[in-house]
Amino acid sequence: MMILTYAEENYLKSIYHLSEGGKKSVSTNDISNEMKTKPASVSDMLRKLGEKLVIDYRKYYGVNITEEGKKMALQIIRKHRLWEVFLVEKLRFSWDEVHEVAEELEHVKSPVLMQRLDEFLGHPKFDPHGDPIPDEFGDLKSRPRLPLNELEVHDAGQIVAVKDSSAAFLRYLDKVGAYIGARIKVLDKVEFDGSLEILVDNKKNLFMSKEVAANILVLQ
Amino acid sequence: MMILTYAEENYLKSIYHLSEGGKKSVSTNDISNEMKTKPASVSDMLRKLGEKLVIDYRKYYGVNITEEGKKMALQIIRKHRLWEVFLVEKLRFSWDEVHEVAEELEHVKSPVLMQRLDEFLGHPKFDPHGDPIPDEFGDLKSRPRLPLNELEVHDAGQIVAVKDSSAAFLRYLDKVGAYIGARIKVLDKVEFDGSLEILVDNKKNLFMSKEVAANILVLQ
DNA sequence: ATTATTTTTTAGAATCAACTAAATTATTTA
DNA sequence: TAAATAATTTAGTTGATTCTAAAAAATAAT
Repeated sequence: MMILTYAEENYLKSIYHLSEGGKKSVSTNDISNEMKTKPASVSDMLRKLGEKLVIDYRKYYGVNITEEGKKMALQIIRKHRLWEVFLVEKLRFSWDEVHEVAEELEHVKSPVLMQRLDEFLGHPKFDPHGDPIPDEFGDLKSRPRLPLNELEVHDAGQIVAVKDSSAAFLRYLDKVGAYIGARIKVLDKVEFDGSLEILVDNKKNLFMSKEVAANILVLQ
Repeated sequence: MMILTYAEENYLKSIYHLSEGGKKSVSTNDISNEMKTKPASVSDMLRKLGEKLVIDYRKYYGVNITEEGKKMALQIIRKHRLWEVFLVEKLRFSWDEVHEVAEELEHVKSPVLMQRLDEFLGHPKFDPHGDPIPDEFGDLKSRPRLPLNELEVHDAGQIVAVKDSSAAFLRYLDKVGAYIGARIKVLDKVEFDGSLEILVDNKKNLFMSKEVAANILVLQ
């Protein structure tokens, strides 16, 4: 299996994330935005990743990730998410602090390390943000989940993930007492702006805008 | 505080280790041997480290590490050794597997990470090889050296000196594969005569009398 | 005290990953 | 459909880290 450099791994991961859902090619500009590098730098990297056969690259028409590339991306994501679990569960990081550190740890290359860490953590299936952790073969458990704003009044569920996992948003959730695993119930929905009143863990009332609710994924 | 690159950190660490003990300057060739890079590459790196004020570099006369450099080296060593403790104690690595992985982990830059890891591990003072772990200020506990025969079963240490340095005794040590710097571990102790079974460098089993052991000083 | 040897540095090149500026291709608009 | 705009690529540069080959300085030997 081809070895990727640190930078190549980061690009591949971005391309994988941008590919999720839609089957359309990912554009140079999309990658440039995601990676915060210039389009010219992206073009260069795409050529390299194409040569290493982890993406299918047609000049001017964007890229598609190959099966081999998908496998490798999932292994990097697996490492990232396992480290996040470690940081939150063992080192008492709050879930908005872990991303940057995991971003570095995910590049440490030692298969046995991840095997042992996985074991140490008890083979977790989801990371602290509720995202699934691929197993060693790249397979991942999926939970049917829908945005909180799509729930009706009286509907109940459990927060399992967030769409926008920016530190600012995670801090906001933390502040208001919402977290992955919290049991919630929709008490009221304002027709005018789509804002919600929800009950968290059967004890705390909380108002949130439609925009915030759309970023929270729940398991009903 | 000046930020060092990955490679600069590794060079600084090597220079620190080569400086230990002796007060003499460290030569370009010494560093070249230690780092497995060519002397020409070392010269270039020394210029950079000199500019960053972590070493005192006089062309053709080798280098001395500065106070600032020593501080930084000790923080890298602290990270390396804390990770080694983690790998051995929590992930069940054997002590000969940990070095390479720790070599990568030591470069992850997050002060809070090391603080929390240190706490999680219970503020260990020594790594699995018996080397002291610098605290956050760079201070390290030194262990008094003691005769090998005073160690208990399962105790580990490093041979640092001999009491009797007669040629005959040194020849004997050489023959059995023990030497200054060798890592040893006491596997068994015979009560009757005080003789020992020890493991040398994690690979060679060795029987020795109490008299011989009493002549070997170890650092625990 | 010269000469020979060893050590160290300089000069120039390669690779990786970023950049800017300019050129090229694709897409949109009039 | 031709011109304008947007997206993308190419060419050339920079900085970091390595290398080889050659020059220079320090040290050892005759």
